[in-house]
Amino acid sequence: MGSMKVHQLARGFWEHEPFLTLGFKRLRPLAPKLANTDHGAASFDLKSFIRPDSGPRNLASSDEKKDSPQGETHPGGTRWNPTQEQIGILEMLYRGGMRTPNGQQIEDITAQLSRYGKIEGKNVFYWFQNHKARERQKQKRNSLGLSHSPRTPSPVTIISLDTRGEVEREEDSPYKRKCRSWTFECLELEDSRSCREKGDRTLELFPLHPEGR
Amino acid sequence: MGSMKVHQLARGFWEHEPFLTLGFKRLRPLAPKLANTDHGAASFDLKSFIRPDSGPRNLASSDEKKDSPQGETHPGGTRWNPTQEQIGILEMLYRGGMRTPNGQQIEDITAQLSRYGKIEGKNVFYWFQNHKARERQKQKRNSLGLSHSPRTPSPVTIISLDTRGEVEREEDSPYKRKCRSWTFECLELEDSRSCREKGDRTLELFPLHPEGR
DNA sequence: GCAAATTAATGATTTATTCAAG
DNA sequence: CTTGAATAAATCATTAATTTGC
Repeated sequence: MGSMKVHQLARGFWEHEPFLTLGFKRLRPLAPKLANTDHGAASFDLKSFIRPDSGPRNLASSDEKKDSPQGETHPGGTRWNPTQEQIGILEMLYRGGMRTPNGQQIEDITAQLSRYGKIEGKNVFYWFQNHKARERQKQKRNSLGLSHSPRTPSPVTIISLDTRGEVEREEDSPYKRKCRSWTFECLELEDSRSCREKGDRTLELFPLHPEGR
Repeated sequence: MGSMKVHQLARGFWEHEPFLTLGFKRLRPLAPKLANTDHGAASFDLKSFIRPDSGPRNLASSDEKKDSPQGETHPGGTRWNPTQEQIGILEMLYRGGMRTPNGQQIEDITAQLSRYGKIEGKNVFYWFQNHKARERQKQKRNSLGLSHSPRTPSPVTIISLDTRGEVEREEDSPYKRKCRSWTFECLELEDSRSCREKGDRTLELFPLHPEGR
């Protein structure tokens, strides 16, 4: 095939458009780790991917940040907080054997779960990923110090479902090679989160009323 | 606040709709492993997703699909085959320092690269993932047995770009904890991919060009 | 009894591994 | 073999539980 990685690249690419116009700020002379202040690493000039609206993580002005946060619809800033109904359905599906739903399935599930609260496809995806991983991890942990009658954690007992009392090994066939196909949508981003990692954080003093859901 | 993980779960979930109508074929009375022929494990009604069997490296060119449309624009069955222009741009961005573009960036890049050939957001995403990982891997390999006249992979020398002669450590600050936010779109799915060696395929026949957007 | 401080869970990302197409 | 695609493992980050000090 004469692949030859020549990469001849006619220099005509950039004639088309400004494209992303990186700033090429050049990395600091020598920043081995300096993990802190990492926002410097992203010092591009990528046109306008950062909306003018997304201020530098400190929308202190006119804290219109929604006044009825919890309860129902996490107003676009927080992470998904599943309701019992959602959890219940997801767990049932999991117990039913679903381990890595494909795109269509995620879509359907999301559509249904959205009836009980705000949710996105990625939440469903992540949930299955995490749940599976953690079940496995838990199982492994049990296998190590197993002197413990398999308690059959039985997350919920939603429906009789007749689980036959025997825990269904779940048997996660490793690497099933699915063919999911999804696209990235990239909603908002930047900000709304705060990397509190180092002392850099912006003085976490938000009361955060944990009104029980 | 007596929460206590009760998982009360009102049982009114299913009154709403048929939902996914899982078959709930009920697990076999006792199917501990049966790793093989596991399509029993997935006895859902949810559109079969994958067949058992893991025909290992058989690669016996069984001429898969009749009309191999691998000509140029993978009509929707093959994997992305980047063009030189696309690779060039991506590599430049990479060299520029971009390591994990966020949603918006992926969107922009995809939009631009689509001028040179069919491409989706996930391709861009994967490219960066793979490229980063493999660069790192390559680097590590070199550091270990560096008596192996390095091929100087030097992917390309696209543009002078003035790299200051000094290789920019790349500085892959581990775990940068960005805040990407993307959603799954789940375009087409269900096969349309090869998944060869499977006869059961439901013979989906909706072309459904993914591109869109 | 509350509210801050601490811990436990778990949602969201990134990295490492693996499979498979060309 | 190279590399796109996909999954699993590791880890970060945030929210809910819980504990603790008034």
